[in-house]
Amino acid sequence: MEMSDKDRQFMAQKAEILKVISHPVRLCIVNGLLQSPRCNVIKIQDCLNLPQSTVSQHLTRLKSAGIVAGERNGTEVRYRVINEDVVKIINCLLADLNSQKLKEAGEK
Amino acid sequence: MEMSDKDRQFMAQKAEILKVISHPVRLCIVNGLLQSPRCNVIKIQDCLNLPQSTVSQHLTRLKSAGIVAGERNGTEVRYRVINEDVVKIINCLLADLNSQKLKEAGEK
DNA sequence: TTATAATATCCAAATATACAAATATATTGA
DNA sequence: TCAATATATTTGTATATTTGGATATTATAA
Repeated sequence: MEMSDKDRQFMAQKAEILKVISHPVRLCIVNGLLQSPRCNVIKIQDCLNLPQSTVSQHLTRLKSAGIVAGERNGTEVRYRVINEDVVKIINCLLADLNSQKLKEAGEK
Repeated sequence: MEMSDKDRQFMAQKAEILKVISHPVRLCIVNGLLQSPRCNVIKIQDCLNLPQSTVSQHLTRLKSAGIVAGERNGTEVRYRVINEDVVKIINCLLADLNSQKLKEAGEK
């Protein structure tokens, strides 16, 4: 049984979302934004220790895929995750990591 | 707050899994294997309508990432999904598509 | 042993991606 | 208006990925 064009297109869209979050830096950005929403770019840079242009380019990629959205506040732009599929994926993929981090933070 | 090397490594591993399933053909293969387990390569080829070498190479990629495993049965090899993260991701990403397909099948 | 079927591997060409330095833009405050 | 800050875009280079034809391998059956 062949796949329909519609199904193929649906799969291609979902694959595109996966592709965009499948880069280590972008995965970190998205997870970071879910843990502490409305970060600005500088905070993200500090966290990842990467050149500004590199971070900005990854954010642009995430933005144009409809995964994050930015909101200007004066000179800074704060980002947040706006894609529900991505929220779900991060939750099941990184649940262990994040709950462990929470526990560690509580112990201090 | 900087990330630890261990966290970075963890993220890189998860990102790698995402990258491998983020190709439309590979996403179709994995979803197909979850819907009808133990397909052989020919069935997958027919379903996707692609040259044999292309399908085989995608399967190799999935295999070496630990996402699927193949079992020989005579001349044919049957594949199945062996990665739990991937099962979870497909379930939340493609739940709509698959449940709709089930409904359609029931109506015929 | 030979023919056939199913699958895997090799290869080259086309295409896409990642990176960071340099530069541009936008916003605010002096 | 000018300087400073935060962010975005451009650009060149290096690297990785995808593709499918050709070829190799593996297993079975005659």
